[in-house]
Amino acid sequence: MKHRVYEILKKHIDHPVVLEKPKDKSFGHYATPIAFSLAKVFRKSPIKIAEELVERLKEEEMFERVDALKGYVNIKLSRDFLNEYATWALKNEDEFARGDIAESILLEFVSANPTGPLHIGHARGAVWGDVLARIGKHLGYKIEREYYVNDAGNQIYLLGLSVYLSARESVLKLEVEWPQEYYRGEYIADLAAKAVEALGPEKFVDESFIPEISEWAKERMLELINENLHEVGIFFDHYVSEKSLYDRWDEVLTRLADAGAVYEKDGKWWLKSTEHGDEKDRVVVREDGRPTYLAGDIVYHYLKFERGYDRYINIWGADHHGYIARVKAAIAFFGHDPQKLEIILSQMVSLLKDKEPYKMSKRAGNFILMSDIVEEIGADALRFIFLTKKSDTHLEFDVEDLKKEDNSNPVYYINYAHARVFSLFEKAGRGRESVYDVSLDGLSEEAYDLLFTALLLPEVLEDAFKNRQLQKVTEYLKHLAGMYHKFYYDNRVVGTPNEEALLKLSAMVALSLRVGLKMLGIEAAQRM
RNA sequence: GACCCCGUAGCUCAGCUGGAUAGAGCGUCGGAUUCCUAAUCCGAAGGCCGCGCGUUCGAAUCGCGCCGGGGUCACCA
Repeated sequence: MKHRVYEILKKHIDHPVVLEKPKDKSFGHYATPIAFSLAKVFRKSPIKIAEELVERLKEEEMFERVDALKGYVNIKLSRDFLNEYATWALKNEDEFARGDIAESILLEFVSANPTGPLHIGHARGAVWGDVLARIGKHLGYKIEREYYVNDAGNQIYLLGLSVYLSARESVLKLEVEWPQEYYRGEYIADLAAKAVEALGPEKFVDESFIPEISEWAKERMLELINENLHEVGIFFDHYVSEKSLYDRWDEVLTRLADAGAVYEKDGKWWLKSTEHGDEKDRVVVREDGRPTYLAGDIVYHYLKFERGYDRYINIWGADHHGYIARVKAAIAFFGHDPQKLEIILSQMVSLLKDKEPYKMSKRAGNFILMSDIVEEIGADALRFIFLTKKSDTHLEFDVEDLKKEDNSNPVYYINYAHARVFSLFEKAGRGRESVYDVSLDGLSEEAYDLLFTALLLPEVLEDAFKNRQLQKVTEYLKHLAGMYHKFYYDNRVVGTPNEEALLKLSAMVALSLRVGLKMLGIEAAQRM
């Protein structure tokens, strides 16, 4: 709708137009303060300009009313337009709120180290990426989801060592000397027991078998992580192994050298990342010749860009923010546009339970498992809560609040509105299709407000996706559900002269709620 | 010290491409059920939008400077 209005305004105004929703709905559906900026250009009063614009816009069929008020131009869409749009949407549910943007995007997210199960912080990035991909796909983007598996390096050895020691201690009942650094937590003991079973006790006689144990444990962890993800409905198109990338390192290093991007100093190779805004140059090859973690990331992004997407989005934990400059620097050295890589940071999550704070630490093993929270509040509530706030701000929530079955639990609230519509159709003894072509003439102003709000879903999704602000979708759904609850309370539907029209309106509200929830990966309830 | 995020109602947070009277949920107090799901709805109380300066016709929103809170600053991954 907004696009249509915008196009019309552009026809009449040769100037960038800002279109917004008026504060007070009685002013109309859309408003523009354009006259204020035109006032300067034409050296006329904004009030006069607004009035002149109104005269021209009045002629447009799509508008029922165009008013000038204190310099604002307020626009109200015609009832015919809203009605026809609703009819079309109801008949084409799968097409509703779709877009036709043909851009391709490679979206990398989660990418948690395969050294333990996912915790609540990972869950946030996971949900965010998943929903971004769902909405993007709906809008027409070609989005592929990728998991970068950090399956190389010391941490994997540590995982193996931890399993090895745990097995010796708890299964083989040997005295064990724990080093300072190792992975703790119940999952290590579980893993150790299974490892002895799978690999045989003979692999635990001395440390020479640790690499083999590491490999085995890593695979198990990856399976576990995937189970965690599947539980909440998250799947990936690609997994890229960090280890496999180092085969290409020599080739990539040569390219960097050719581009003058690296130099040798103190027996190490450094990336001149300062040339592209980093605060200092970074080591990419150590003195002993082993490439650093950054080297892996450089190869990874080099290959990513070779794959030829229009845009690359990475969702990283906020603790990686210092990393952005180096990776972008490398991309620039390859002659690619670093702007094509966008990093979305996912900030910390603090969890409360009955107002008691939790602290999480993966090493210590007292972190909060994503799967525990899913078990406690369900995947839907978990998804929803992560989507109510921008990804790059801290989030705090109390799991007890999300277990409640009332207003304080937005998933319930929205589902309840959706279910009410279905129960109306049931009471009326009608199928949804029977009201699609019904005219909405004679409905109240409130009814049209509700209809208009229901039809806003497409622009909400677009706005949320383009600005990477998914909380706009949850806000919208709460708002729409609230409007419907009020409407339901105020208006009797079944058995009234307006039954058909009110059912059609309800069906449209349900459609937006359903499609909106689907974008969040939540299936709307038809009965509660 | 540098960089990132945050500071809006008692609490958790929306609102930030500048725009018309600053919003929601929870909590508090009061009300609505002979009627389609009261898992709902209505009302009230509650705000120097952290502070200051600047830009502007107009600032919660933009800029600069403070203050306060959180996070990150590996040749670990």
